[in-house]
Amino acid sequence: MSARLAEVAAPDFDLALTLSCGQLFHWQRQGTGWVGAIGDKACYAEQRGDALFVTRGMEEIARRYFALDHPLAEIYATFPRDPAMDAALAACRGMRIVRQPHWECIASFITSAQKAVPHITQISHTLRTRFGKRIGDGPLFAYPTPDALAALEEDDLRACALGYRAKNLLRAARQIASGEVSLTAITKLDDDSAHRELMRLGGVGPKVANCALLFAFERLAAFPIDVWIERVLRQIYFAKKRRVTAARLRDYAAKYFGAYGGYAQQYLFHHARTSRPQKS
DNA sequence: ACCCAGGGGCAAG
DNA sequence: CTTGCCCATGGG
Repeated sequence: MSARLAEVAAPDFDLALTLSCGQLFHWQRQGTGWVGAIGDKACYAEQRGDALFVTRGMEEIARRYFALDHPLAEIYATFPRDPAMDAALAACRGMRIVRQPHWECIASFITSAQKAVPHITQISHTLRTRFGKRIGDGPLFAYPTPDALAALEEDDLRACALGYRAKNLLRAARQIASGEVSLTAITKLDDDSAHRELMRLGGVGPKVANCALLFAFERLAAFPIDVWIERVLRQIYFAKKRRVTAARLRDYAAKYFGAYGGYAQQYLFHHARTSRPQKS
């Protein structure tokens, strides 16, 4: 096995945490490591201390995908110092915001609406195996392209347990396949314009647009607010206020967490979900 | 601005 | 086994 692996320096990195914190839905444990598709390439990855061992030939691709160039120490230094943030950092040190392929990320989060991680994982797997391109002769499939999905009918997607999300995913795929929305153009827009443009896609509202900005478009200030992070914000930062509007939460988060707000959000999010028994 | 439908997995009964 | 719960988006 080792002969087929190459070493990549990976200080300040926690592979398992990065793969399991709710930003990716298709990596699977295999032996002492993980297997998954990075775009249309298969990758095995295994962490041993400060080193990451990946499928030979995938070193550069993995380094970029796992964002091993993000300056974690510098990012942590921008985090606000308060008990909630300190606890989240202590629990999630080494978690990185990865660089996902644009469409794969957008589509995954369209299908994630009102869903728990296991089901999102199931949907991703079904869509890949039915409509994605098989990678080599192995068990992995790339995420289906906008063109592949655009050619389907809504019932084909409903058959993958998407429910009402089928219509949204189909619409988004067709908007991109037709050129009505250009993901390449979005990469060149400022954060607010990119957010607005993403929201033109079916099934993409403020939260999903922010997930895409953060996990795929390298906008590390993007701060997705879902019910979990909203609970954290309300309970910890707005404990005394009874009624707080969504706009107020959003503006507060943008100011309070700053340029790397997306990192802060993901740490608070994962910590909230894993440290409490359930709910709150 | 508020209200609620909606699909399927899963926890609770 | 059956019922109730979960929740982002979009349309009323």
